[in-house]
Amino acid sequence: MDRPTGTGEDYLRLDNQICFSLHAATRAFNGVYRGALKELGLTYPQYLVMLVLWEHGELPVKGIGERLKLDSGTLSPLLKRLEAAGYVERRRSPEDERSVTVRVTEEGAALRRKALGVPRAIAAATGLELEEIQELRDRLHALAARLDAVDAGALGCG
Amino acid sequence: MDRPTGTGEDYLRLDNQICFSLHAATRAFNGVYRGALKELGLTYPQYLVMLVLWEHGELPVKGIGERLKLDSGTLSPLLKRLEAAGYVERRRSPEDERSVTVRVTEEGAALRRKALGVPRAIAAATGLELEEIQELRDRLHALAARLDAVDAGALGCG
DNA sequence: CGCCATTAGATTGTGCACAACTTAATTGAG
DNA sequence: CTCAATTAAGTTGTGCACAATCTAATGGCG
Repeated sequence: MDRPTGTGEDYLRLDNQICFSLHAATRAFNGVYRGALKELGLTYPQYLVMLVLWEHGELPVKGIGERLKLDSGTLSPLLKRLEAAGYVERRRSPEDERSVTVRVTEEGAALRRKALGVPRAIAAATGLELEEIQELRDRLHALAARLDAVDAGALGCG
Repeated sequence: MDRPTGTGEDYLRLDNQICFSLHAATRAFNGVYRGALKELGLTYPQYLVMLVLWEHGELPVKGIGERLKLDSGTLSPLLKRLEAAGYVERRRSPEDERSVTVRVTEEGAALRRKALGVPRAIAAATGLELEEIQELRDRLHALAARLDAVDAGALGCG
């Protein structure tokens, strides 16, 4: 192999690790959630949507998208599946016919009670103390914010 | 709203944050990589596959899957696309006709040289020092390992 | 040798992420 | 008021992740 130069090879190795670790951690989380959410009949992204809806009661599609950073191309079919499952209702807003309001149904509210046990199981699965989880969360949040800014703003230098 | 009990509500909020932060950070990374890899004609998962192939020269599909924790359902079509792009070759192993060996082509090797600049750009985009990146990577690695173990082993207590 | 369990890949089907485009409603400038 | 720009959802197409299933090759055992 070429001798590491400090300009390419070792950076490449390092980057490999951080991005792959993130990728792997996300998929590992997905796997654990998949098991925990199976009996609720939710996928992990559906669970995220239900979390914001449980918190806010009802939101326009756009509002859900802003909170989860997802666009209509992802949300429209996902919400249809949640509606088909009976957990949410969608209806055009009377004030603005362009907007669709998503509301938790009674069945969706009942699901919330069943979901209350999930987070504790997940937290236990991580094997981390609350403080560690919080710290990691804060770092990831800051990292995502930074990356989003760079992505949108086309790379400010340093 | 129900008063937080310490058993459900606040855990739920916390878990929301950690899992969502991870989710959001991964997608933010994907977005930045998407931009950086566009001129190479690679997606981010394709880039990961090329990284392990650049490192090992040639590997069976199974070997790639072990390193990236991906199964044939994901890798088969992805490798076909990489082959169609001319970056890899696939051929049945003569010793074991069940196995398919994936090898980097000359064009794939040339791509590597073009890819050398990518990691530095990504590292810069994170706005983190190398030490911070390493620490975060280690934590995520440990977290993923823990979650994978729990997932496979169906939840040991504690 | 003949047969079955195992193994490696490929295939199929579902769901998510995202880009690009379409449709319909709303807003705003002239 | 009229028409162009904007906005909110939805639709389409590509690619990844993963479960389930299938095919073909291998290996082990009687």
